[in-house]
Amino acid sequence: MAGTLTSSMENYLETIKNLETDKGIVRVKNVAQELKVKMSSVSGALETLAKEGLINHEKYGYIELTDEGKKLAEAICSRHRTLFKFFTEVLGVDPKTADEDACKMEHTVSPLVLEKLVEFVESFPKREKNGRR
Amino acid sequence: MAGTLTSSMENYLETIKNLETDKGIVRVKNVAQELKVKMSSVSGALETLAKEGLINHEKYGYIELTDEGKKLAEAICSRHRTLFKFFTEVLGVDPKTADEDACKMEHTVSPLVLEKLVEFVESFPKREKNGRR
DNA sequence: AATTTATGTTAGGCTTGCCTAATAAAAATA
DNA sequence: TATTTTTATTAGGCAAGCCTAACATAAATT
Repeated sequence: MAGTLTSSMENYLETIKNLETDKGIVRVKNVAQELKVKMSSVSGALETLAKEGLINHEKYGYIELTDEGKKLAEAICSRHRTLFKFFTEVLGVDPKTADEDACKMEHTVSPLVLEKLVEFVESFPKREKNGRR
Repeated sequence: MAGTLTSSMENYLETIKNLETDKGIVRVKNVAQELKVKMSSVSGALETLAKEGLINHEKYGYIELTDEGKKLAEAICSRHRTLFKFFTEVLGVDPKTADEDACKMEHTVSPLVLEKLVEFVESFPKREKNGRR
């Protein structure tokens, strides 16, 4: 049911997933704080995500991911983690910058590049971690 | 004079630069074809770029980059090349996909990640190129 | 030179995604 | 319970960036 999501909608979905993991319960206010947008913007986005069948949300109620929403959110988070890992472990970038860059690129990286990146990161000797210079 | 450009404007600037290199002369039609947008969209974009002092463009005339426009365009192209090189030479991705991904990520990659990526690509053994498996 | 064709611009419309302000509902507190 | 505070929604506005359609200019052809 979900057509292709915009970067913005992917961000909302990802944020909802992370909040669900962290706090159990997700409210409009939390999403707004996390994404640094106003609550009214969140309300609008939730409508879109609900229409796409990715979340359940009753007026004034909590926000929950549907099964499809969870799957999609997990895919986005996975892209994020891969990029983050590459930036930190391979390139040696600081976590903050790595997170910021991952946050932006996670929406555009192609499946193929992502796949190759996963392979590459997995096989890369983790110098910092295992003590070899 | 140039505030921060949107991804869209960066794409226009980059395209103008590439056309200038390839064909010498740049016209609205060429930019439109290259970016797969309508000429009217190009006209609008040129107005923005001209206001930012990045191009010179008289009505119905050719399009030329200013010195500042050239510098900015070169920076964007450089980001593109670095990403492309990484995707093809390090990850072994096909040129088409590499170019597409570079096209999207060139607008969001941070200076720090870019710098590290340059170092990394430079030092990476070019197996395909030098004949080592 | 007059006409046709190609190229470019302008006007106006649509979508996305943000905002503020006003309103509504829910939760907390007196 | 009545009132205040917090949270959420709705309405309406704005900018970016695309589009189509109508118009204008330039270039090519007859």
